[in-house]
Amino acid sequence: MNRPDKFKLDDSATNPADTDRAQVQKTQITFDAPAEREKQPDRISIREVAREAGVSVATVSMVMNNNPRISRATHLRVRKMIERLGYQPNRMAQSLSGRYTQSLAVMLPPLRHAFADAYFGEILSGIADRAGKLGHKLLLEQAKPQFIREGKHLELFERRFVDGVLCLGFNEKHHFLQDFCAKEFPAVIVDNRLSHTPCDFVVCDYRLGAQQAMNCLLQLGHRNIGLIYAAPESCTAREVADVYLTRLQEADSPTDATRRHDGCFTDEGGAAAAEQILAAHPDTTALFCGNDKMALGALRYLTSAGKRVPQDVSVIGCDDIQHLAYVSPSLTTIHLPLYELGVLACDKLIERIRGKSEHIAETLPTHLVLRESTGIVPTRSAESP
Amino acid sequence: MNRPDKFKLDDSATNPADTDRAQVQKTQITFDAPAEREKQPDRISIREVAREAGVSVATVSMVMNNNPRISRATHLRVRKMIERLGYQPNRMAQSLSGRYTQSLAVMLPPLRHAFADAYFGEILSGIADRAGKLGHKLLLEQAKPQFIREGKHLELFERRFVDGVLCLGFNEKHHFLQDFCAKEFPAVIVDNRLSHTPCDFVVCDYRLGAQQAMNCLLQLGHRNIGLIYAAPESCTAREVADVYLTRLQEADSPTDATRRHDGCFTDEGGAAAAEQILAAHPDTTALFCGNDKMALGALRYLTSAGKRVPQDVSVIGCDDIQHLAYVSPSLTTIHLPLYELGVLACDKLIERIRGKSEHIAETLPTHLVLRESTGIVPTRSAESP
DNA sequence: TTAACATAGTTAAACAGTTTAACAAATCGT
DNA sequence: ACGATTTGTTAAACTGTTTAACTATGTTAA
Repeated sequence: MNRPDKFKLDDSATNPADTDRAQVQKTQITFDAPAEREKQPDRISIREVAREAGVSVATVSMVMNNNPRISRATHLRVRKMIERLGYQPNRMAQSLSGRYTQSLAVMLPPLRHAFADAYFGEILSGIADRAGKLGHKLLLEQAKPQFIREGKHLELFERRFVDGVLCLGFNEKHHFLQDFCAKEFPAVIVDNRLSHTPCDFVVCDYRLGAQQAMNCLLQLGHRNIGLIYAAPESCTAREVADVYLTRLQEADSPTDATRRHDGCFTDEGGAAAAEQILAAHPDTTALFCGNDKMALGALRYLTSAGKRVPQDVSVIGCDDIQHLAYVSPSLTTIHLPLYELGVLACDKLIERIRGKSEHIAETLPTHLVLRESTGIVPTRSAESP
Repeated sequence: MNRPDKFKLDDSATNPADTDRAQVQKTQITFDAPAEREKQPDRISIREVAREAGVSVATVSMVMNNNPRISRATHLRVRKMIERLGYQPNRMAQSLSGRYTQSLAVMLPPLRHAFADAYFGEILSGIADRAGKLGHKLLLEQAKPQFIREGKHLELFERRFVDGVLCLGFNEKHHFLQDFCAKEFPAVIVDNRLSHTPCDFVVCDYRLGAQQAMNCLLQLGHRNIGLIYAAPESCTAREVADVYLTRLQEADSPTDATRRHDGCFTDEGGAAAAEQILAAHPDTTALFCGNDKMALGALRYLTSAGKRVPQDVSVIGCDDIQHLAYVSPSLTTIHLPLYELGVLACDKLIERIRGKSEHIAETLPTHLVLRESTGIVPTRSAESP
């Protein structure tokens, strides 16, 4: 059948006027272009194979699935025919019949450049590799406000698009995450954790990462350390801030609130935050940044403000984005195992889908990558030019 | 049914030993954990709706699809029941029964950081927005060698995973593109064109872009212009090189082969290429780079080599990657309408899927974005310090 | 010898929709 | 008042695969 705008109808169905117009169109088309069902003779189904091999469709199905109920002889005979006809099972039919769709959704936040982000990209690489290896397809979704408002994130399960979803770049503020939890749909939050909901998650050890960063700076003699954070509502950001404050207190160092600033995870935000912190506290000798992009921004601001890195101010980032190893000065940073996190998230999600019921809560360790943007604290004499 | 490693079997079926071991496992599991089919009472189907509304399933289906054969009264009554029961059609059943899956695949090249690339990200944004609006889901695939070797790109169609595929970042060298063409599977090559195969494509007007870049440089007085290109086998790269050479010849300017160099689309490649060109031709006053990443690399090399940009050497890029507006000096570049290209590719692909048969060959115009990395050619006196 | 048991395969009923031929009822023209 | 047309609805036949239940055939064990 020729039904050219059927799915368009579905989309605009909320608007009655639209619907009516479309209905008229459809009627006309039905009259103008009479049904011309083109049989695709090339697409062969399990029935063809069964007929040609002289067995029942059930037997062919069992051969496809290596069911031991089928004798070696029959198995081979049917396999040969499958080969010859080039038969490949229709995945839609398999999914309809079976319990699983063998696909997962990846949800990204509604940022303008979510698909071009090195952080997401690295996690996604891990997910894609693993999912591919385990025979799962990947659906890409962006959690735009309208998408959530219309409940499309739940539709993903309710209409059986996917078996599970991986959520990247979300935090407590994103209430839709709880919907998955409430309906017991398999979902894993990647690189964050929700404090009041028992959602499944895999996360980098941000507490450890912050310790490593602070260790590094304190050992180099820094005491006046600024913090450029982002998404303060998220658990991981709170942990970083917590470690930052604790370590400063232990070192009898200043912890004024004006020494920390939100950098919104962006380059420009990082630059602006650095400016604010340096303006309020010219004695700052080191900046600890919540991600590499903000660190890059800070670096840019410092350079443009005539401060030398690391001679005047040290900068340490977090993420270990590939190409920041090559900027000048190259960035000291906390390496997050993002690829591995993606792999792990995928593994755990699939386990959960297959029926494992334990709560997923995995943490992966970070490590320090020492490069050029950090150095020993400037001596007091050199401090006032 | 509990069939935990069924799909694992599928994967490893090529290895007989593996298969045997798995068969044993499967048998054991079947015995150990007897079938425990949990009925999901919440999931309601079209049949429930029909029963509750006192009509046939056909009527409900027709209501869902706004078929005008159904009277206003029945339509409303059934809609109400659909609403009340929260019925949502199972997409797998729809796809099996209908002609379309309402999903598209996006194929990316097998680069390590394909998912984190600003160029792909921008196109992908356009695709995702458009596909979402038209009710299509997006499958993400990476064209790894093994993937192609196993024919998984054709499986995408043959097993009815998707209705069409969008190919990003490929060129003539990627022979699998022709497979789509040969089998008449709907596929659109995005931002490139194949010279000897009538594959569908949408592309930026690289010839125009190159004209704009060369105009800019020539008007600023530059005559000794280097070219950093990439993927010389691709049509678009050849067009750029062609325009570059033609314009230089018209201006009686040097066109030595050593004034152009492959930068592999990467930051580091761009830096290395710049170094090569400057070494061979210290008189070079401008570099035209095939993309922004290579331009950034060139910028970095020039700065590190003590050349000032744009006072000593001008640099012009191509792509107009967002955050390069903020580097210092900010990058003059050719803006490619990548988002719009994604939208267009999606539109055209869906038209093709719905039966339109004209060859797809669309070109979108580019424009110059003048920023700080280009300037007037240095005077001869200043040329030799 | 017969009941009990594997083995290897078949049948038919799911899965959840869409499509269409057929039919009944209402409207219309003569 | 009767046949023709229009309108609304339905039953049945698809889509392609899986699987529970069943059958036929040969082996053993009592």
